[in-house]
Amino acid sequence: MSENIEQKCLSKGVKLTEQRKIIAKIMSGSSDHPDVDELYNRVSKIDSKISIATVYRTVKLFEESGILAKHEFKGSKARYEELNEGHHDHLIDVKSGKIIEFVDEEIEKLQKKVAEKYGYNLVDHKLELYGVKKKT
Amino acid sequence: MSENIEQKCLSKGVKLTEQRKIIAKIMSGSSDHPDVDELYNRVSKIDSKISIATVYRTVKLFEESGILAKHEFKGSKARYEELNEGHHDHLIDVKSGKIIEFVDEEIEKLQKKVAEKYGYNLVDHKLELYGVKKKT
DNA sequence: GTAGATGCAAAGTATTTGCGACAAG
DNA sequence: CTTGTCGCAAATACTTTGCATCTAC
Repeated sequence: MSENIEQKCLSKGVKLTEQRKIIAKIMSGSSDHPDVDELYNRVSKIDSKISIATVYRTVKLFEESGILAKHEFKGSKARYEELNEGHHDHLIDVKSGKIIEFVDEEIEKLQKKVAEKYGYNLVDHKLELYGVKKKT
Repeated sequence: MSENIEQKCLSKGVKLTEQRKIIAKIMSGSSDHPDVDELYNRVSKIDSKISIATVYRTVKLFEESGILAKHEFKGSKARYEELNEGHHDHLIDVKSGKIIEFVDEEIEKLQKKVAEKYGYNLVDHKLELYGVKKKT
């Protein structure tokens, strides 16, 4: 079982404020990669005094601490998700915006190989597939 | 030999103004994926009266016409490149911002396979590798 | 107690748009 | 001619920041 966000904050020395706890809880309970506005909406329902500036500051802090991942999918605002051990990539339904997470070890290996081929060590990568649902 | 941007405009019914010709020429001569500001700088040297609004309007129009590709690499502004037949992906040097274009048929095939696996037809995809140069 | 966090509103970026003048087809 | 484009400046969208106050540790 992996650490939750609050535990990660503690182990990384990130001060745990009331606002951060709320944001952490919302993100842990969201599997739909919300953008900042949406996150702010959800957070406001729990504490309406929280400001959007705090939400921006917090997602940035969490991202820099390796707690959240930021995604900038084609033509939309930045969206966030909780980061856990298992790395995965995204398949985006272009009609509905729905996101499917997937892992493909073979692609991962090939990416590394490509980087090596050009004399680079792969430090990060981004793979997004955009698709339309097949009629069955 | 593939069509140049001006020819593409004609065949797509895009009106060829003086400004668009200049922007087309600059993009054709740029292999470094400039952002709008940089493109505006280069364009201004040829015609200093051209406005940045026109540059924005033109890259958007060209993108929608399939003449240019827009890239939003991690944490930087949108950058553009001329679109030609050969599809390719990008390896970004995180230190210098330099971009290396590459093609890997095997990865392409696997991407399609992944989409199929989830019941989707792949309509687009984005693969970006971020690397640091290896010391030799 | 103190360093760091928050809320607010103001400032920054990047990009888009309304409008009257102008140019391409 | 007429429709679409241009330049300009104002508007928008998203994100960051200065500052006084407050809070976690």
